[in-house]
Amino acid sequence: MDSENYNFYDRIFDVVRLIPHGRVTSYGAIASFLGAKRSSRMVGWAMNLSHSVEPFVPAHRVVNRNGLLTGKAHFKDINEMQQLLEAEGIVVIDDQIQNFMDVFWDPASL
DNA sequence: TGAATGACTCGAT
DNA sequence: GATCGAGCCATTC
Repeated sequence: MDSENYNFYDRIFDVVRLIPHGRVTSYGAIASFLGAKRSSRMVGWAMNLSHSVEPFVPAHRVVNRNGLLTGKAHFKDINEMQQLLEAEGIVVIDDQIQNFMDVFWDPASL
């Protein structure tokens, strides 16, 4: 548990918080932005910890590169993730984000 | 200590 | 074009 690892998760949370309202991004995009595109799974692991992290981390804005709500099952309510996305103007049908390319936000785009 | 798992991604068939 | 398998990194049992 080196402090470097802590920074890695902290950066993930920071990037997720930087996601604009009504936008979403992918695990790979975050991992790639942090220089560890191969560690996309670690991003998902970090999201699992995000429930205990403050300030609140909009993990619902993080989906796989396919625009599929793969992480909804980890939310308190599986419908909560979709509901939060729809509340931001994102259309979600059958756990699939519609117009994913349109709402996709790349952290490197800053 | 070794092996298995996971909110993923890419490449090959 | 769709489906299957292997790879990667960190955490957990």
